[in-house]
Amino acid sequence: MLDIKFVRQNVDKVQNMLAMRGEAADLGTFEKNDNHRKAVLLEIEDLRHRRNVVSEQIARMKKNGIDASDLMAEMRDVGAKIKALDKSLEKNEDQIKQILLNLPNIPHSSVPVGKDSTENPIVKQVGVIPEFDFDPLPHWTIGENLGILDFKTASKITGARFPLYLGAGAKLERALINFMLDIHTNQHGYQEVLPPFIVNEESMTNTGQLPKFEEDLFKLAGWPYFLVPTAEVPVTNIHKNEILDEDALPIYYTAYTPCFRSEAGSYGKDTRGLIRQHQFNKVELVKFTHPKISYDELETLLHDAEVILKMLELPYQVINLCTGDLGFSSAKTYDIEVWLPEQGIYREISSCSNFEGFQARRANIRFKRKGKKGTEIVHTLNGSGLAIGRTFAAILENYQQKDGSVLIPKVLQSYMGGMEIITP
RNA sequence: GGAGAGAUGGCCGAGCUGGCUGAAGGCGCUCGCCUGCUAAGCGAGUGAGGGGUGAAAGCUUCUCCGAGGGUUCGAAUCCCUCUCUCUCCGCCA
Repeated sequence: MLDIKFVRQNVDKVQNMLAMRGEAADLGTFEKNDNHRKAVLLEIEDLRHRRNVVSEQIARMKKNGIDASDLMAEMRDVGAKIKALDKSLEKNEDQIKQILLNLPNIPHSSVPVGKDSTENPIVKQVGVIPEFDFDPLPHWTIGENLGILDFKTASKITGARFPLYLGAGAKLERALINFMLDIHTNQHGYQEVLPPFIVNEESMTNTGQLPKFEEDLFKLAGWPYFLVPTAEVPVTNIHKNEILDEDALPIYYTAYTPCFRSEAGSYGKDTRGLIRQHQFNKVELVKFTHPKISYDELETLLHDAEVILKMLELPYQVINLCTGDLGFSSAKTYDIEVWLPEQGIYREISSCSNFEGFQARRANIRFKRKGKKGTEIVHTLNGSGLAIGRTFAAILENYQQKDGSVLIPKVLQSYMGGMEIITP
């Protein structure tokens, strides 16, 4: 959510910035409602003031045995009037809130202007793309041949777009989770948390999934609860409605959770393999920082995610999402894309974003500056570190051998009980 | 599922026979003093959000004691609903 005061004072600016995102937001309704709100508020406050003063007077009169029934009668009317105005104010404020909740974040000045994903500049490319003296296979074929992936059985259990890992595959998935958590906690200073995998509407609203993107979520029948689409949601809400100590910042958390996404509207896309599933595992990085340093923190967040790919020796590139491709809540996002040899393209494996105060304002996460009164909104950031399923796919494809076996990256071997290769 | 207790400021904790209580007291924090250093001690200050006015400091006003509703001239205090936490019983991973 944008700061209402900022929007009020920069209507044109906000409108222009949103246009760069390809959003044709009409702020006319906002202005109209906002002006009306102010007028009503003034009137209500006036009446309330009068009621407060007179009530005190009544108390004094009664104490002295003076009859106050005239004033009491008058205040009865004032009370009714306040109640009526309050109702109208409430409706008014609801409308304003709805408008604000549906406005996306404003892109940071360092975000390139562009219309869509074809205009995202490449920041860097890292690692050596493997050469094969045979035609590399897609990861689902490799996995099925090795007996470590079985989508057919998964669809029997549930339906399309669910994975079933078996044997060394299940173990490799678990190894990746443990490896990533270990690196982030031991080397990058994150605190490990294991949050609920089901969250309420308020938490979803705070991080920006609601109210606009409900169709992307799985909702529990009969409950106002949702399955988490990313650990970002539960972890960011750890500090909802809190005033943090300035000294406590920055706060780093890392969390493993499964992620559940409806993938509405992606029919026909990535129909095979692990790339687009309704359920996948992910290790997430979340930061709460002082506004002054949040862009430095974005760079280190990106670094922390990159380390994982480097250690796994997977080639990747980093792109800077342009204004037209930026997520709803984000002010700036780097995507890390891993090399998939069979398709010969880079695919997103991590998304590292600075939300500035957009989520923190919704979630009411503030901090207090030492020696200063008042509070300020913290900045929140998060990034995948990394998506496990896609990492699994990348390992299978990049480490595949001519005979159909797959080598296990060196850093994972100790997590696999010393296993160096997966053979049929 | 059954029975009970509770939810107050950054934290702990009074108030809950309705009326200068936005809230005692303590801790913490900030500033000052004091003391070889540290600790202790002394003094002062210290909730959040919004509106009006002002260049600003400030002044002024409204709201907020889990959430929502009700009673009343007036509610942290009374009534109703909901949520959450805790204790006991039952059941169960």
